[in-house]
Amino acid sequence: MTAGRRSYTRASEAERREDLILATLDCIAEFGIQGATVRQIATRAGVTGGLIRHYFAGKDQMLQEAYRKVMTGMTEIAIQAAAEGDTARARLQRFVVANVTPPVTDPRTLSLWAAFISHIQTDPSFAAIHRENYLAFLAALEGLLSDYFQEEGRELGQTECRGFAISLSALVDGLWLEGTLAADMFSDRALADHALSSVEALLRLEPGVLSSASIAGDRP
Amino acid sequence: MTAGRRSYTRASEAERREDLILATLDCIAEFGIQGATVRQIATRAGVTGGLIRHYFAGKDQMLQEAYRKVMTGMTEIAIQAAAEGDTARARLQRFVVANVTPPVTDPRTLSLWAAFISHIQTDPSFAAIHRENYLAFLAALEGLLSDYFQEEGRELGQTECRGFAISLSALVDGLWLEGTLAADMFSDRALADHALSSVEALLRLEPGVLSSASIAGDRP
DNA sequence: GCAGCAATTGTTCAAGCGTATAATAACGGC
DNA sequence: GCCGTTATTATACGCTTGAACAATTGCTGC
Repeated sequence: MTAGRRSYTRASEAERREDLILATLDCIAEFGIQGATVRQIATRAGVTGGLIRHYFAGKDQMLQEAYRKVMTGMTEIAIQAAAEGDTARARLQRFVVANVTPPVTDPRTLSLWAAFISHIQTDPSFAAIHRENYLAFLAALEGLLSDYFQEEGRELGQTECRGFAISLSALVDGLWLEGTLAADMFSDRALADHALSSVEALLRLEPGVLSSASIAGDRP
Repeated sequence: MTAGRRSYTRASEAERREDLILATLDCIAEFGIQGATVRQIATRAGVTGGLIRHYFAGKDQMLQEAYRKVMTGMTEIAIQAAAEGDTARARLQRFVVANVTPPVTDPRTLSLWAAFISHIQTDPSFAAIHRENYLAFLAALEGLLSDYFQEEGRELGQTECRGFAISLSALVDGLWLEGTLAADMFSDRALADHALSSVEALLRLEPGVLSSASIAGDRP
């Protein structure tokens, strides 16, 4: 006797792909990339394994799209946070803080990031996605820096600006990484303050220019 | 007919464990952590798969020991480079440079590092190894900083010293990461110079104190 | 030189992997 | 309200995995 085939509802292509990618990220975050198997992902998404091959060329392609989603997600949160600032100084400050504050500093996000990083050296597709995102991050930072220095009346060369962006990017990445890995060692606030005063130093600004609570409406 | 059993030589326990760990690292670096299977590792080490279970409780324990080896290796290279400096300033400078220069900035090392990082959130044993190493790195940096500031006649509080160590660690980690991932974007020399001038800024030193070629015998 | 022990091998096993394919349920057009 | 299309399920296949275990080899002490 056959148990019969279970009923299902059709979803739009966009929804289904989104669901599958989200399920992929859930599995990676929970079990590591080893545990992100076609069957686990399908179960999490509430479908059967075969469906994945209907929407993606294979498991690898799905992983790549998942990676892209994680990275653009992080960058966009910071860019959006920056956009809410009124002055160039506030925008730069908010950008830095957003990068070392939840929801960017999130163990789950870190798990996902790390899992994908380990593929970059092996798989050129992942390398391309990384590069793409790193350059976008640098470009965003360069824009913010350029605006800020202009606001302050200092004109900065493009080379100088990029140099600062690289340094700031490295610092922020490092603080994000260790701050998230060792969340018990740093409070959110302490990490943000630390980031801001370090950025001040890197840019050779006077202490307190970014880190004091002087930016209206920014710190409760 | 049976082909017979291949001949072998017995190795000391230390040698065999070392060989197996090195083979593990080879496999991870080459094929990613997915490719580091018991069989691959055994083949690489020139033994058969079953032997692994004779020296390690299982594959996971072997991976943990491999992780420990990679991390202590990196830290020790930097500490050793620092020790060769004559003054506290030279030691600090050498430490920073060593962390963003081969053999520390090595795609293979990065692969290994990333592969293990992605296990930290999943497996507490890996988290412990990470913590252990991060604290050791911070301690080394604090010692160098403390000595340097004393040499300069500036006395620094322990809190301040740790704060600087955290910032420098983040910066160096970030530069190491992106500099290795995007090796085509930065020359070794440019990365080291960038690191040094960033460290000067972070410590609010005068430009050139660390980065100029003034430290005898240090730069060819 | 041989006895005993430990290291190493070869083989097997169940589980789980990604992929392929045929059957079927759901939906849109008419 | 039926019909063609196709999204989805179910099942199967071929392979690889980590682990287990008995058989056998090499070494060491005597």
